[in-house]
Amino acid sequence: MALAKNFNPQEAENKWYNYWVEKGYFHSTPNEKPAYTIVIPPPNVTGVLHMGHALNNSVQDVLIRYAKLNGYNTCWVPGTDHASIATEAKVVAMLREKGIDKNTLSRDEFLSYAWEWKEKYGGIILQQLKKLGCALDWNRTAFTMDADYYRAVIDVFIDLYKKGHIYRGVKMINWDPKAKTALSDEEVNHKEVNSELVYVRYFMEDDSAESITIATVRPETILGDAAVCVHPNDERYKHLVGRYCLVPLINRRIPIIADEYIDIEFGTGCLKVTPAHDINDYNLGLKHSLPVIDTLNEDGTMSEAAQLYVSLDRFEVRKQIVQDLQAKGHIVKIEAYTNQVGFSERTDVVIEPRLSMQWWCKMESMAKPALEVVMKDEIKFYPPKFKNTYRHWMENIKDWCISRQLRWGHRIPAWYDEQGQFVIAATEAEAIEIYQQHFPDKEVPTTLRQDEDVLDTWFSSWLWPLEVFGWNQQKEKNRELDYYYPTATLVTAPEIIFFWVARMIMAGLEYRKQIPFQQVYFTGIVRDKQGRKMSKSLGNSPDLLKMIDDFGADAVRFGVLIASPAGNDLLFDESGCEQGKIFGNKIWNALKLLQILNEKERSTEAPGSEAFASVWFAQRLAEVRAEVDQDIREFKLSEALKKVYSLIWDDYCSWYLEWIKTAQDQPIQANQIEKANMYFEELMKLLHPFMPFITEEIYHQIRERAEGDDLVITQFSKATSPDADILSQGELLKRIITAIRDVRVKQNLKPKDSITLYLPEAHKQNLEAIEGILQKQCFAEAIVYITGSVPDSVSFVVGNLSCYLTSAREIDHSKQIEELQKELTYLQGFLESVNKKLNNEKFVANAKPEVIAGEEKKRNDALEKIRVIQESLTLLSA
RNA sequence: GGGAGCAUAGCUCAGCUGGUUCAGAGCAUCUGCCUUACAAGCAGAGGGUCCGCGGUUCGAACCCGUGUGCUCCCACCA
Repeated sequence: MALAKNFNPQEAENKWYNYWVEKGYFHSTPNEKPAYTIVIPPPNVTGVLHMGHALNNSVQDVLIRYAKLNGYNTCWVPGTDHASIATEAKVVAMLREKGIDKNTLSRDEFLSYAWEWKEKYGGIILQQLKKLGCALDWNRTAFTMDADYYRAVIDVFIDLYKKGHIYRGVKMINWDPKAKTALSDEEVNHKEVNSELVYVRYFMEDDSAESITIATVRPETILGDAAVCVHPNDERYKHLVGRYCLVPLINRRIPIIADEYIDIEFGTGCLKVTPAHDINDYNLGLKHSLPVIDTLNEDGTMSEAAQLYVSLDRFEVRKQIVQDLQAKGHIVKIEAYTNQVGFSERTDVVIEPRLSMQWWCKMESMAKPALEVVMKDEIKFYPPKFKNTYRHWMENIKDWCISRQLRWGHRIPAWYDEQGQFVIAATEAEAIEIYQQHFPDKEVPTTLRQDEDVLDTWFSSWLWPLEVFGWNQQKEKNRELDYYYPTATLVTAPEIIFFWVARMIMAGLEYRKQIPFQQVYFTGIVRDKQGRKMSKSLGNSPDLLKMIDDFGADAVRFGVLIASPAGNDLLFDESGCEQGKIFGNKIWNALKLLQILNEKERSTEAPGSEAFASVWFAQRLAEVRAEVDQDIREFKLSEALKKVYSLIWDDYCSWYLEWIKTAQDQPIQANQIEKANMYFEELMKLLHPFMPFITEEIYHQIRERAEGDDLVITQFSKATSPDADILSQGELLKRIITAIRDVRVKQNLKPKDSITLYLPEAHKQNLEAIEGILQKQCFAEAIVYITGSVPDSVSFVVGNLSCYLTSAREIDHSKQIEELQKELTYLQGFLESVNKKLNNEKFVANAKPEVIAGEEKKRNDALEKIRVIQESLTLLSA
């Protein structure tokens, strides 16, 4: 059957993926083999495949498939994260389009819309991962709000509450006025913004001729001021401390206090203190017992407490209050100023520090052991530099704000009575029971009101490696957990080291007394050609599905992986995919050639000296396999891929196949062609983790396969260690061929102009093995071993071999002389430097013996080469 | 403000415990080839004060110091 001119990725990819799944090749159950487990970092259920996913999941797929080739029982668990804020935002937007206001819906109504939405659109990303070829065990697909998972989260909350880790408290939190929810510190991004620093004069209460001037970038918060603060040592203001001034526009009376927190140098050295809207001010307020005047509503508009501008948006007020202050003569000056402002990671609106009652989780006691396992390398971080980052965070860890004012998520299992007394329980019935025990004097309520808030998404994700194996349902003798946990490798982005990685470690140690994974590989950040981070907001993230359509999934994987050095950022460029596609085509063409060779008549005669090709290639294969193994262990996937690429393109196609190829009408030696097939098969195994589809296709094209003989589940043949002598003979062969081709180009000899090749007699033993191939590849009429030099020839040096060739065509002596002269100059310089070293007493005294021996060998080789070149030059100029 | 990292060919990067057969690879460039697997190819070639400066050493791309430029993380200075 004639093969198609080119490989058709689309067709093959769909075919093979469905086939693999049908055969259940990705499904794992515990058995006697060692396990190699990865749990996917669950993408948001609302997510769409982007470059970050492509990188992250390609890497995981390589690891999984490679482990499978090495005989592991591999298990890669897929799933999605309910992503409360992101998903809720999408559902709210969807409702708005339908003309429905979230606030008019009951909780249950809203949730039913959300679930409906999730069922319809959620998990698109999982389908996209199939396109990419990911060998995920779909039978295990998990979701962080599955019933069992939900229960696990609630149980953990209850457990931590009982242990005293969880408490309720009023604190300054990051408030997202758009999502109307609290955010943890990690969900706030600080950006530099151009603002105005407004200098505002506050008049003294007792003497309107006196005033004090403060500087602020948030003039709208003036209405919530509780004090003005100066440094106790600031001579300028000493006389004002203890007196009162008036808040502009509303003339509320506030004290002037002193505190060492103040930076005398900054602004005017006076700080307006607004405890409700700034964390530092809040702390100052606590210290000085100042009232908290909350002038903001939860949507970012001004509250009644502000007295003015009520229900106007904060930014609108900022503009307007400056005008009003100006009109009343309160503005001293306005300066341009750049400062850091917090933005919501999810909604990208400016965060307001806001005081509110939230649920908190104490971190310190859990952080300690979690820090230790990383510092002791029980969990290994790649690259290790992230250990530092991790340590810094863990040593300065703060309590975790775990409540969110959302509906989509795990509802906090706190139950309140009319007076706001609460108990913690999974269900209302249990809550009532506990309530009775806690408050024996109180009347038994018939109903309790459950907390309206849900838990931070990460409060569920941190259980991921445990709960995907049914931890909460069966804590003891859980066969799955015992077998798959701890997982082997976590592949994730460095930006969620605190959100997720650290917390999974804590949860694993807290609930299983075991680390959740043995190693963590942090991939780089994907950037575009200009080095900008790929992001939705910049719109510089390419459309992956379109790329898969254009290039094929194998090519996209190639493009992503070839550009991802271990631990560095990845500068993504479509040209990598182009290269991958071309590579696929190259492999396809190699297959076509193999097919032609396979259809040839087979000779059973003993192979000639071209048999060296097979012997040599076996060594190269062994060599590269070892290197690739090492690279993959160290997550140097781009290096590994480059090596396989070169092994296939250069060693197999450009050298090996050319060496074993016979002329069109000539038969091929039976063993040789069988070996060529076998090597190709081995190459497909080696490449399979990177490019699974084309390799499977080729595997089946090489020969008819029995049922179930598929590349995806095959294993590597036994590794052998390469023979260094044969490898160096192969190198020599390549170098001589290249040198002769070079001579041909420089001497204007056509590739097929016949030549006679002269090689040094002294190396005959070494050269004889490669002589047959050499002759064929160089179109040499004859190979002659000589001891001296050859008149009227072109000489060239390969390593320490002096070679000559003659041709019926005329040799351009001037060019040859020029070449030799250049070589000679270099060698003389080289020799000089070697001699300098060897004549240096200190070098001889200090250097290792093998280094000295090496230098001596260099000297002798150089001397020999110089002798040969000079001899040739004499001959030529004669 | 604190911490981490990077700087090697036009571009993206390798260069392990310091030793000129280590200054490398892939793209890109140039030259010659429609050689019957592949022009998405084949063959060959050119290209680098290894960021500047100083030091350690017999010897530095590699170690130390310093300067410059870039990146990332953390951090509440109005």
